[in-house]
Amino acid sequence: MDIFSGQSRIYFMPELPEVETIVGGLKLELTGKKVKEFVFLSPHLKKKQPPSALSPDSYRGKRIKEIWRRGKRIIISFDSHEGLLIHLKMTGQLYLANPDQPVDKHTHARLRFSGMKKELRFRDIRKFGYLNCLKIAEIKEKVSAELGPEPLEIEFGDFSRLLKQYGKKRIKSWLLDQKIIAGIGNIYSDEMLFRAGINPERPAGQLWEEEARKLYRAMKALLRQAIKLKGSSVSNYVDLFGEKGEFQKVHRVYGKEGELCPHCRTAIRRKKINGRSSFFCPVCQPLKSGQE
DNA sequence: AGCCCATCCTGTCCGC
DNA sequence: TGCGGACAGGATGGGC
Repeated sequence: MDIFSGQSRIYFMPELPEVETIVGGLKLELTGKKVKEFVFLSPHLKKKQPPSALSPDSYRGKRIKEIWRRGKRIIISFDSHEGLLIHLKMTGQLYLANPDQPVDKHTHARLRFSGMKKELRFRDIRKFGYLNCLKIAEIKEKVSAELGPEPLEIEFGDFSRLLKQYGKKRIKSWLLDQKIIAGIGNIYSDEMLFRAGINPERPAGQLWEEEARKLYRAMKALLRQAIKLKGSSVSNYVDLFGEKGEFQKVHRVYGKEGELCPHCRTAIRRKKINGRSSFFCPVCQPLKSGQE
């Protein structure tokens, strides 16, 4: 498939459901595989390694033990102390390719495995992403220090407590803050606020109990639905980036400035909130909650 | 505490 | 047709 055909101005911007789908594919394909060769193809990834990083050479002969996701990050552990910590940011991609398929200037790493025809590649047009070679213990530490709870695991009591704790933040930036809750990006935050009928500029701590519950439910339902749609729409994980297939089914406001709200037919508005564009319906998501 | 702005980077789009 | 500038955004870090 051609994921770069430019039908949409929005590239990939993987958030929790996309990363979950990618990880699902990686698990199926790569668990137990032994590294034959691991090389950086451009200086970019090397520059992004922290001082404690391991050399890519030290992965040779090591077997992949586990692959999982935490927030938007992908973690790969090996049968020794090595690990890989990957963040795709906006335009990063992981995909399998035949080694004879040419690499372009945006492909920054390749990973070959014994007895496996295809190789894993890391590609990233805007170079915001990273693939760090670190001890798995260090990755686990880093990730738990930097990320809040998983939105699909958090219970309402904790969700509610966090709303109060960071209550002065506007709810949109509250949702985007990975230290508060991990894995939600600009698209899904707008979509869940729309579903919950909450204006993105409302202070987090000022949501009424009923609104907090609505948001909590919308968050879980939307993320689960997105994961399910992605999981069912792809047979091969190479397909899983971008805006193809079922993804649009969960897209109601994001990127739809000027289009009509599916509930009330008012024009969807776009506004910068904390430097991020936010899309919302001014009628279904009023700035005043209607209870004051 | 939380907002604002700049930074990183490249491709795309708009106006002249 | 071509060029320059604005824009997009996840995360971080400095200033207020």
